[in-house]
Amino acid sequence: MAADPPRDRADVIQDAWRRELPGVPVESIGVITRIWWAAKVFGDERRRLLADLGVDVAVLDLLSTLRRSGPPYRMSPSELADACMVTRGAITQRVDRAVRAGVVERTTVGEGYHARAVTLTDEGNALLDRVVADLLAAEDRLIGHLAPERRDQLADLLRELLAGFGGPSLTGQVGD
Amino acid sequence: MAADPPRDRADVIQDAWRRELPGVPVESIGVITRIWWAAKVFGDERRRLLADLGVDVAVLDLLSTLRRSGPPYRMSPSELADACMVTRGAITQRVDRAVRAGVVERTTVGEGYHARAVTLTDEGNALLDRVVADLLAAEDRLIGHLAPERRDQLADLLRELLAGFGGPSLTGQVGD
DNA sequence: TAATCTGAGTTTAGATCTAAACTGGAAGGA
DNA sequence: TCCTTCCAGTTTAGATCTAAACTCAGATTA
Repeated sequence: MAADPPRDRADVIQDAWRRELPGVPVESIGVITRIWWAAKVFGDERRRLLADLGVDVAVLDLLSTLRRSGPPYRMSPSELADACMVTRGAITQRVDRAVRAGVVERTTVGEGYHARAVTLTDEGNALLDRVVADLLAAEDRLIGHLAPERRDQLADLLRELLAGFGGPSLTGQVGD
Repeated sequence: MAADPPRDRADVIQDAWRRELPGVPVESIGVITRIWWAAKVFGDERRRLLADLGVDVAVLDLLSTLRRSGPPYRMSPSELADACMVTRGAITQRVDRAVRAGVVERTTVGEGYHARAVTLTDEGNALLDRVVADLLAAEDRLIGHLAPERRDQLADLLRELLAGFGGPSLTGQVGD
């Protein structure tokens, strides 16, 4: 077995609640609080890096989602909302910004009112080519202190955790 | 060894980027994207539960931080900003709301301009007694599908992950 | 055909955050 | 003493989100 890891702030928070609210189960803090912290670190880091490159995180999320869908890099606003896990209203606003930036176009698929779609422009694709590789490399470095084996263990445990939520709410993501 | 877990959406995203950007390291997605998703699930769940109880998440974060500091449940705005990991400006606004709700008071420690502090009122303490136990119980259920041993493994890996960030930025948290 | 329903997308109001400007007392030096 | 610097806290402007209201075309039903 590995040596006991040094205690961290989450352990302190657990102890504080044990003291303030005796009898209440505090074990979830060890997982949930740490996940929040990690998410905040990743988010701050990504925002900082993209700000240096002059890119808006939310718009990059939109572009990435389109790109990952593969050619012809086109999705409806509703699909984007599901995949990005934000409301349709938020997608409307993101698309507005992205259109102003010239990285997507509002297009149609077939005929009629309900045929609206959003398509990546060549500039959008070029932006992704420029930015995503750097982003992934930076994030790889960010977790580089974890041995590959530990990283895999962590990924597997997180997959198990998420699978248990099972929600159809998890239809897509902010993810890369 | 355990059987291969079923592939999830993060695996799909990894594959999509492997296809769209060959040669770019995509392994970090397995950790980072899943942590974001989990954080979003926890955050949404907490917001929903607290909304039902008529409580503002950000203000509860403030109150919790004060409570965990132990008697006399008093901290300066700067300490709160560090502990809650938001800017001082955000703390000013949170305290404004909390004062309006009657759950904290602006007090002073000793004399002078720089002696400003924020203190939990009896109502604030009572609110925490009412709410936090329910919250922790709900969050315990939320990750209840993970066996205790797996949960400990996850907590340990997350501690290791966070320890590697090492930042003084991690002075406190949103946490419970 | 006409009225109504449905559902996607947009708009709007309001919440909350950050970053940067501002405020005002405290501390230090001439 | 007076001036300057410093620093905590507040204020403000702007960004982005959500929730709910709204819009509009297609589908359904009589």
